[in-house]
Amino acid sequence: MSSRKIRVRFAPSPTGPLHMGGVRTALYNYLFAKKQGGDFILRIEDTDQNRFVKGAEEYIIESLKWCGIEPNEGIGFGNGPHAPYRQSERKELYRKHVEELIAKGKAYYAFDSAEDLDIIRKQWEAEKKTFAYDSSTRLNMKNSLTLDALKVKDLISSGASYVVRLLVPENEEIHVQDIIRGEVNVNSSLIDDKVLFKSDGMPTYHLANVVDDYLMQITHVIRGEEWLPSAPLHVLLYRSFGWESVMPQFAHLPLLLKPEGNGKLSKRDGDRLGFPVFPLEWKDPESGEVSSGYREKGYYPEAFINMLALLGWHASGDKELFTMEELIQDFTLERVHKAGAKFDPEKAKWFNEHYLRLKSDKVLAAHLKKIAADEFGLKGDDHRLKDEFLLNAVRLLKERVQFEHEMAEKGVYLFMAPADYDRPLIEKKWKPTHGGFFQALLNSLSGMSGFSAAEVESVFKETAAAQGVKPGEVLQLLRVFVSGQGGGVDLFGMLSLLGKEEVLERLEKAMSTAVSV
RNA sequence: GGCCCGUUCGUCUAGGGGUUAGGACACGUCCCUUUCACGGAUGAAACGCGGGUUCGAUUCCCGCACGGGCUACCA
Repeated sequence: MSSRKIRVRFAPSPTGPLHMGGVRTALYNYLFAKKQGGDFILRIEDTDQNRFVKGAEEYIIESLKWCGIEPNEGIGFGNGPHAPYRQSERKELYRKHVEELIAKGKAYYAFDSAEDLDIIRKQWEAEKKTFAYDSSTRLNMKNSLTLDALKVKDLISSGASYVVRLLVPENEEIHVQDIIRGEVNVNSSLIDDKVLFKSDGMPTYHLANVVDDYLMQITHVIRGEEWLPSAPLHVLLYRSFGWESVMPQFAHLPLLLKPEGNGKLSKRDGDRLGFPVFPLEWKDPESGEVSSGYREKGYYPEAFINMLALLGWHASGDKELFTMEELIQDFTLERVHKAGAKFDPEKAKWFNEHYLRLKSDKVLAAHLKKIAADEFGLKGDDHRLKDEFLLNAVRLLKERVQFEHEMAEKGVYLFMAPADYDRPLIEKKWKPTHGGFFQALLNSLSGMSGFSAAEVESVFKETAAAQGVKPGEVLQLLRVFVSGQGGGVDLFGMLSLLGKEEVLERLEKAMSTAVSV
């Protein structure tokens, strides 16, 4: 075997927005391929026309782009040698292959209608048995095994609706070698005669998946654990086609679980859990319902990716912060954990905080400028939209936010005078004797020529000393008078940024409205 | 129900026959800071249960329990 070039695929079906579990599967495929210098392809598995959702395909492509997980072949990323990459456009291929299987006696036509099967299932259920279309029942059904050849030909040419089923051999041990889980053994008698080809002329996932992986020379199938139960069936299919020697290796990833409660994370979880499950915001074309996305919530793609990478995988050391390049370097399937992972929204925030700190003040200032314009309505040549002001504001705020938009929430008072004050705090701290101090402070501040943080601080202290007031007594009052709040950015840095005029104005206003001297 | 997979602090995980069972997030305390945050230090916090195997099991094996997945002409 194998001097074959590594080729992996991410094969979502466009039934809605891709959720974070899907993104992680794409990521692991991508990391694995890049590490080995292989190819990563995007294939759209749209064989179920009933579940097609408009915009889903575009959503998948945009999500991968935002995350920096770029396929080198496939829909949306330039076609490669195996186009088309949309299964609905490969119909004839599957028909051809399924006919080959029938000719080899590995598959057969079945004419039982969905309604017939439904009735049988219900009957069995009533007897507390589970019906399976398999070696024990197939000879009682309406198919090319029980009908004579002429009749079959007749039915087909008369346009009767039919499906094609795999003729699963009886009592054969099937071994699936999984990179993450080791060997999984299943007896073929437990597998039913799965439908390979539907009556609407489309293949099922099982057929399309195997045919395409073979045709596209996929070497490794890396997918979610929900596929593990059907992996033996896929092995059987490779065997039936005679492709076992080039069968891809399997790696079934642990599932992403809901943070609280049980079950795998699903698209339906939407925002119910208080955090996004989708990379990008999604508006359902039918209901108009909007689900939030990591991007719109202010997460950086690098934080999102880093967080996702560590959900089910861990490097050999204690390192937790990885760039995409570093992930590619360190990633191995062998180090993927076996158990499902609940993810912690708090840790996701921490990752974002980390990446925010890494941004330059300049980049952050540009975003803050936009926020100031959009949210505070500043415009034109307002000095607060100037680089110098913005850069200083960023320096004051950077260490205390996890998201860029928090700079607006935590820094309002840098841009706007307080509309009101933390009254309870003032009542607690204020003593009538402080009136003299603040009058004196007003005086000495207005006499200043420079207004640096250090200068303001020493003037503040000198004034306090001269008035016989302990700085600590009036410090927080000063803060509330200027910002309205009892906590926040570095006080003297804030005063310096605001500038003399603004500070005096705010102080005077506070003295006349917030306290009775 | 049947089949398959899994189980280390609250969460993500490292580890693996003999360890003080390690790290990160979150949480507590302290230091720094005349605020808050950052930073630093520190603390509490885990091998599901029962049998084996073994001088010794959290680690290997078997049961059980629990959790999850699959069980469609869905992927």
